[in-house]
Amino acid sequence: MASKKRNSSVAEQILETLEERGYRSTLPRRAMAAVIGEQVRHFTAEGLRKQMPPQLGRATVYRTLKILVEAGVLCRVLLEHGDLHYQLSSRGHHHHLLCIQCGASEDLTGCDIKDTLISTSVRHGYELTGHWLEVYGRCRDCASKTDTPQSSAFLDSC
Amino acid sequence: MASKKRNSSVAEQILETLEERGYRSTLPRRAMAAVIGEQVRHFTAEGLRKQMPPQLGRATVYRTLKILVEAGVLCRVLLEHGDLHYQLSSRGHHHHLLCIQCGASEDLTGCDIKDTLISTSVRHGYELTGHWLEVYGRCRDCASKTDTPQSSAFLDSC
DNA sequence: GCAACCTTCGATACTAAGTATCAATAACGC
DNA sequence: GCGTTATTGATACTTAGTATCGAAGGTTGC
Repeated sequence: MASKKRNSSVAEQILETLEERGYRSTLPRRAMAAVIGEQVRHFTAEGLRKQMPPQLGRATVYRTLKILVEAGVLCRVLLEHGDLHYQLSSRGHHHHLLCIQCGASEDLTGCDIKDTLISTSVRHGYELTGHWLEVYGRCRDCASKTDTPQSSAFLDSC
Repeated sequence: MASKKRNSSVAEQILETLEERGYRSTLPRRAMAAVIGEQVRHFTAEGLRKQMPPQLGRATVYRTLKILVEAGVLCRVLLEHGDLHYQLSSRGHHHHLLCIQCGASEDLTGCDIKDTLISTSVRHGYELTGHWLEVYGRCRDCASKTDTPQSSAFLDSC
């Protein structure tokens, strides 16, 4: 989450961000902020809805998620097989390092591949405007729990 | 597409690949191979279906697309705002350079970011297993057609 | 060339993600 | 506390994709 707003919970930070942007603090939004604040992994829209009071409408969940993505509170992460999930976001441009086993994720806030991408684009005659990068792996915990795979396995991914 | 099979159309190459994998050559598959061979841009499942004879069932379109992705004939590309499309694929690991204006795309078959990703993963205690990268920009044609944007605009994306 | 087998098809129904519409309601600003 | 306006929840619709299942069609063996 943000760098300021140190002394408040994630839920409070979400609501503050919405208010800063001129959105009203409503009961459904407070409920969603609370539930989103509790998420430890990336989640889907439907998964979130199942954790919400049943009278909270489906449209409200999707609407609020959309607002939160636009506000930079949430971002969408692409899982290996093409599913898009949501998760709390580092603001600004960043990438994700996702554990394919437990679903843990870490934000990669430094973008090391910029120079490579610029030169690649130029080589193809393109003017670079953006990119999307997701990195998959096994986190330390998961890697140590399973039999060590052949150490060169990751080379296949390139 | 593949490196061999030089003297045949894309549609024929698709059917050959399916046969190599033990899939039968049926009328619906031949129809789909023909239409896919004509695509010049990435496409959606529904977009493809609208180009097929109406009696061809929806399930058949999705089933066949799935088979073709698994066979490496097609790959899925992630557009900037999270839509997943299909397109004819370079076999093996590759990335895409997509024009956000006209939808043109080029395959990036050399993966220049491997070393960077390995060291990033190691730094986070992860064992790298894969990654997904899409690069967006404006192709030469589109860039020359529109007013030249401030030359440093692309820097914002990193 | 035909029968039998097994794959594939098309219809249907269902889940999930997401958008659009609209009348009812609840925030907020004064 | 009241009016304005944003927001809600219901509903319906679109797109994407999977599951099921009886019917149809391709392939193989004789």
